[in-house]
Amino acid sequence: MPDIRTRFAPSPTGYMHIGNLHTALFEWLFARHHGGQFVLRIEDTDEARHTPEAVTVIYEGLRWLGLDWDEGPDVGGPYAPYIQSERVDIYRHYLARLLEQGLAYECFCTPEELEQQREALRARGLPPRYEGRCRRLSEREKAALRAVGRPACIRFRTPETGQTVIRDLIQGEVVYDNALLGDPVIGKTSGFPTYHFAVVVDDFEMRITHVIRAAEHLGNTQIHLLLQQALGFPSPQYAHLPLILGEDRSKLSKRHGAVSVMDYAERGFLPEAMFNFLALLGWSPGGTEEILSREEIIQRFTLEACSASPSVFDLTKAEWMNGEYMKAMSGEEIARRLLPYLQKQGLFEGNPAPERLAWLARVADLMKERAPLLTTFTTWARYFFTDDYPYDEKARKRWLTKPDTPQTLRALADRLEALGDWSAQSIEAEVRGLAEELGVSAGQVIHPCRAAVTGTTVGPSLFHLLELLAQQDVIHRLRRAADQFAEDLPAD
RNA sequence: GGCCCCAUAGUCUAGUGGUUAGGACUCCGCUCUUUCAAGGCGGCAGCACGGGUUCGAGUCCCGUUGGGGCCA
Repeated sequence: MPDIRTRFAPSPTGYMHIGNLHTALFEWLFARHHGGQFVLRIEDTDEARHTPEAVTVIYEGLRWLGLDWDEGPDVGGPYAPYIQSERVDIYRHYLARLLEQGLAYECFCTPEELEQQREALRARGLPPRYEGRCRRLSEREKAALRAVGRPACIRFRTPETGQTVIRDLIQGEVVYDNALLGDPVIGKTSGFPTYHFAVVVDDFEMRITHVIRAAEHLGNTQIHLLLQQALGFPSPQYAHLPLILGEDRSKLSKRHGAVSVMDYAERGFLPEAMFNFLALLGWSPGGTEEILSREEIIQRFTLEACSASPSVFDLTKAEWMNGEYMKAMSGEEIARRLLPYLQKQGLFEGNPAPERLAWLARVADLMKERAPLLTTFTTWARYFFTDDYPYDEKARKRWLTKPDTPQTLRALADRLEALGDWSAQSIEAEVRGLAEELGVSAGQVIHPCRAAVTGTTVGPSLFHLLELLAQQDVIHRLRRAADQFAEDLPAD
């Protein structure tokens, strides 16, 4: 296929939905697989609410996932401008042409009249579509309406008979009856085009070869195909992607909670994991491997392997996959990604020295096996960065409130204080030495120690964990816990 | 309400007329270890239903049901 061109055409609503990003990913993958171009176009004809910030949010989401565009508002391109509100003259030109040819007409019906018409249809049990009252107004009637200052919108004169066949690359052949279609508005009274018109004109003007979009637009394609015929445009190929659903199986939307792309970034997802996860939603590489690199995905991606059925966004599995990427990543790399999260929580200084970064990489290496998200480091592994961490329920119950725990912790603090070589090996020797001295199993020292120093009963190897903490901090934590829980014990 | 789409375990999926229906997440069990929220091993669980077509149907056709989307 020569010169494949796809586009991502979001509305600047001020936030970017994970479902939109999924669509963008597939459009991008198809273009990259074929060595074609991926175009970014901002569709802001609906409202006058296009703000620079809203467009920035879109850039941010695409960049986070690593989807680069070849043409767009910021980078320009041969078919600029790429913001619809700046293309109004182009739409007016085509609108005038349809009007001239009688393929579109002015409609003077007021919103109230339209509502009445719809009501009347509904009352008769018919679908509420525009009946075509203004279809055949004479020049005199039109002049009279204009004279009284009635604003007119422009409607597309759709065929009253026949069928429109969509040959969709994913959904197959879908047939719509033209008789069931009302005449859609294509030009608003404000002079702006509607979504349907702008899309058709832009996809033609920008030489889009493959319109890949979410399945919610499948029904709209009938209008688009008909408009292309009326305008004499060739039709692009269509591929309607299955929708992404929430846990309740309805279209993923704001009310499902965190759905904006940056919410996931904030939650500590790695973009490469999200890329992989999203790619596997509605597309399958065929084999049984699921962890695939970006290059492999690009190379193996085809529309034929896309499913037609919608899929539920499973956050649990996304977290698992993210964990897999964490495990495979170097401590240095994780440390680099981690920094902003830690700094935001006030757990790490700005502009850290190289040795601090190296220390963070060691922490990352120790923790990454059991960290599904980057934010795991600011929650579960908080104790690496501050003395201010909570003792969880299990830690209190199983170890800290045991009668002999304060003594054990103090004894351990004393031994560790005297330790000259602060290494995992020496620490282990001291811990085991104390257990022997007390005549208990090593676990009887290890567990209370972990509970006191980390506040939890779980985590990485205790000795390696302690090694990464400062000697005086560990001693302080041991004594602090000993004091606190000695007081809590009933005196006898 | 009308039109359209979809249907393999709770979830993501493989499967293109003949398979003990495969993999992954989740969950459960066992195991290793100083702990598990980590590792290893194992397990539960699925072709929505009813008719056809066919020697044979998860796979093709029709209907039903269920879910979803669009239209206003």
